Amino acid sequence: MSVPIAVMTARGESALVLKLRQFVELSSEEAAILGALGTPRRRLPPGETLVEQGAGPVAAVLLHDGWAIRHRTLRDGRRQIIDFLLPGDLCDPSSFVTTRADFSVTAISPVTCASVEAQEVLALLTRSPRLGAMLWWLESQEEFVMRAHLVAVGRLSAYERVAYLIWELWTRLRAVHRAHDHSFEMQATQDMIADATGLSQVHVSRTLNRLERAGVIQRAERQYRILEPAQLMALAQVDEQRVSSRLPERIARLLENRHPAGRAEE
Amino acid sequence: MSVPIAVMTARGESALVLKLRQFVELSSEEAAILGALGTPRRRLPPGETLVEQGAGPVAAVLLHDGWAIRHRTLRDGRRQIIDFLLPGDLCDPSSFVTTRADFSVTAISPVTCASVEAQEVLALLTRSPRLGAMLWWLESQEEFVMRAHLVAVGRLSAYERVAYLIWELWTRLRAVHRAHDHSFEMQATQDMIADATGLSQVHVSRTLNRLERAGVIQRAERQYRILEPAQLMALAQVDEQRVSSRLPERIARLLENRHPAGRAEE
DNA sequence: CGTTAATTTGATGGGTATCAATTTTGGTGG
DNA sequence: CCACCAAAATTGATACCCATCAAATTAACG
Repeated sequence: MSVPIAVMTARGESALVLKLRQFVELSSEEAAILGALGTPRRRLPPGETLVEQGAGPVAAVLLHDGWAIRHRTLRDGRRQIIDFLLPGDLCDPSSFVTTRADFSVTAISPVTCASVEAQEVLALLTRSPRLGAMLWWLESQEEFVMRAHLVAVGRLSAYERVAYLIWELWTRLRAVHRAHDHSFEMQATQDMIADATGLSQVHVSRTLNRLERAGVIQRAERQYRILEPAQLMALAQVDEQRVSSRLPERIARLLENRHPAGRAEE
Repeated sequence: MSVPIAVMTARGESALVLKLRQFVELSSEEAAILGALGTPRRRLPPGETLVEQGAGPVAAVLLHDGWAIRHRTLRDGRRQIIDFLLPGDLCDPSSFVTTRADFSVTAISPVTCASVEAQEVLALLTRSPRLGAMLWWLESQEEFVMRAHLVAVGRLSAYERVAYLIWELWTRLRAVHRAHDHSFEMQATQDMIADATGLSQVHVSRTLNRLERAGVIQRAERQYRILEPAQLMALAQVDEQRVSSRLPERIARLLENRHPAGRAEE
């Protein structure tokens, strides 16, 4: 099985594959299968809706490149951004058990993305438990991020929350080679940062300026540069532990044994 | 295959089975397998830790009866409750891809619970895709709840947030027959409600009193009674849609076809 | 180079936190 | 069953973080 040309972006390897490699070794066959996931690709401009709150049934969204937000809007217009979707993110891999979305997904930069339908996910699951485990890992990463986000919104001060968000985005972008030199291109407006952190746009502006005056970060155009990673991490209240979230060897071995399928009866 | 005696609680059917039945029909064989999940059971008093933040590797926790909280504590003592675990909840079914927990789980009432180890989950997955889908559904429900929680903490006022939490607990308890007559037994102290909603305990007290004076709820001992469900829902900003989250027929049929296992090669 | 979106800055008010008692509740043992 | 004690909830006073309103300034984009 050869690797489809379309898998490669201008930047190199598929972001999904990059993301998964921090978790587990991929055989070239596995990389090929995962690289072929989410074709055909669509290119969409910022502002375009990928998933509409209330619509259904929904497919998972695989983001190859660009940024999107997953958000929910209340009747009176208040909005909460659930999370940012970055290259390599598979949004809601368990969408196949859902009848309608309780959130929207909107591109906030030009994106390359694709829908991953239920049968594609199920085919992967039955084909190889190891690939199935990778989808579960993607989902559990999504949850990990959401939990951290919830802690930030619920218990951190404005200053800490904004620091947290910058740290999170920076960390995730590095994993898919979208950050260089302690800096990355911020695609979110202050309005979006506000809706993600539960603050007002005005206060986000003040807070970013405060972080800059304190010498923690530096901004120019849309480039954010992290001057003091240690300080940022301390503010964000993160303990470095995500990096160590590799597939446990114990489990990897369990998954090797029963390669294509399991036993029928006990 | 006969149904193990231990599956039945004093209250009737296993809470997990009750919870799943709102989503999909269960054959008696499936109910038996799921009922046998999470044995042996342990009984633990309130305050006991089921999962320790930072420890690993971790097994999923199946709560048969009682309440627990999933929470994270910062170095300076601030705490955020991620969610409440109620009877029938399987906390972190994807724990088998994780090396260490980023949260703790603590009983807040006398509980009956069990650990579900990685191989148990994997065995279920390979045995029947349909049972696997149910685990995914449990996980996606967990995410659904967390998203709603995040929206509440990020964008609702204190008054609305507390209303939201009461509504959520009430709704989930009804699903597993732990609520009667528009009322339920609240196991969370105001301190916990505060840590779940991102408020202070003092303000939670004031807010509950305000809800009571407004005639929305009524409290006596630990019983919370919902006097105005419509008003509570409106405050909580929920659109009734979760009930409709049944396994789509389309998917159910896909899952029937490939019963015990899938094909090896395409 | 114009036009709109995004950001910055200032002034003011309000929703919650915090501090500090006091009262009530619930569990426990006599 | 009641007395006792610790935990939980209530109440009041004060302070402050952040929202809101309103303009002005800067950046982005065709």
